[in-house]
Amino acid sequence: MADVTARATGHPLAGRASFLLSQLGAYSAHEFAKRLAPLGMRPGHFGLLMHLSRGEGQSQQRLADAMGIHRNVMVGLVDELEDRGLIERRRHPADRRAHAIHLTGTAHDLLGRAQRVADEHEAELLAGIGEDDRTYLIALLQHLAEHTGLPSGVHPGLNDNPLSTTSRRC
Amino acid sequence: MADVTARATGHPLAGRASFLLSQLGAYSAHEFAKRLAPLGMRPGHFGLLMHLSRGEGQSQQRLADAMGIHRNVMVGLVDELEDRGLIERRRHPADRRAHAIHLTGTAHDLLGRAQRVADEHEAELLAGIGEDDRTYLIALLQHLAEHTGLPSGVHPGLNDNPLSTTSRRC
DNA sequence: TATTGTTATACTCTATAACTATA
DNA sequence: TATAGTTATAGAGTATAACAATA
Repeated sequence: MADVTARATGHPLAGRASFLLSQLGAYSAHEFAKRLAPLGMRPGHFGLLMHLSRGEGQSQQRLADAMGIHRNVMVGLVDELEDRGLIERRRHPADRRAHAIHLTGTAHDLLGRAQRVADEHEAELLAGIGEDDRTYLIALLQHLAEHTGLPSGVHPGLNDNPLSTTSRRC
Repeated sequence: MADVTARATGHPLAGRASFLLSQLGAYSAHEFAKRLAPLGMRPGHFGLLMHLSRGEGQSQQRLADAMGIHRNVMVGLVDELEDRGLIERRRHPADRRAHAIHLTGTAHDLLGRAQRVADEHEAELLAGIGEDDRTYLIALLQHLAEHTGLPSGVHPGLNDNPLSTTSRRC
């Protein structure tokens, strides 16, 4: 990566950072969902397990806030992970309305595998540029995210469900 | 933007390019859709008008291929823009099955306004970093997009419809 | 009165199939 | 036989409202 001179690519859209970010972001999300699918997980599951690994015993409402989703959606996420025996709903010690969500041993194993998948995805996405450029790119993106006011670790929308029965035509 | 040293931000996800791209990409797409809404347009409309401005008279199938969407979806897009008097379906000179899509005068005006909206969006998104970093970021993103095999100017998914009746709660 | 978890409902978007008229 | 445009249908995702239990 040294050619920073403005090249006249065909499409006018392809020269805008806003479009490129949106395009690459959609690709990244979709690709990650595909890689996660063999583990029986969707990005939301991964996000929830990651959040839990940084602090178990949180209420569903707190987790929903941390992930930027509605508590109604969190119910489904927790249901699915609980059905698979990856998390447990326990009594909240301080609030009898709330549940305290905890990880099981199985979840720690699966999270490890999922993180390796995420590492592979990251590596494949950045395969085209060198080490220095990767570091600089990440710094730039972090800077943009902070300046735009995007909460750290919160991902809007984009489920891109590759697990469903019908949309398995990719 | 000079601090490229790895900083230990709170979230482990926030240090991955794949996550940051996806997060910023979703934000960019959503924000652009919001800015386009007052003009009565969705990103798909803008994309179609942009493609047409680079070559009128194309068939719907060709336009669909160029935009990376299915021809069934293109029908709806063309319907909506035709109802608003922005494009016309004419007889295709070479193929009586196909339509030749043309822009109207009104479309040129509106496209100008939409492009100004896109410029504002681009500027706001990049407001946090300097001129040199912007150029370098765009070059990096273009390089990633090319290396990943993403077709230039094609945007998957992400409609994020802010025009619909119900989802006007943002 | 406000909040947590839950369920139900409606709506949007997308994918697929099928049909017609042409090629 | 294959393709362009069209229409209809089914599925997934999401937003909203409403409810019971508890704060």
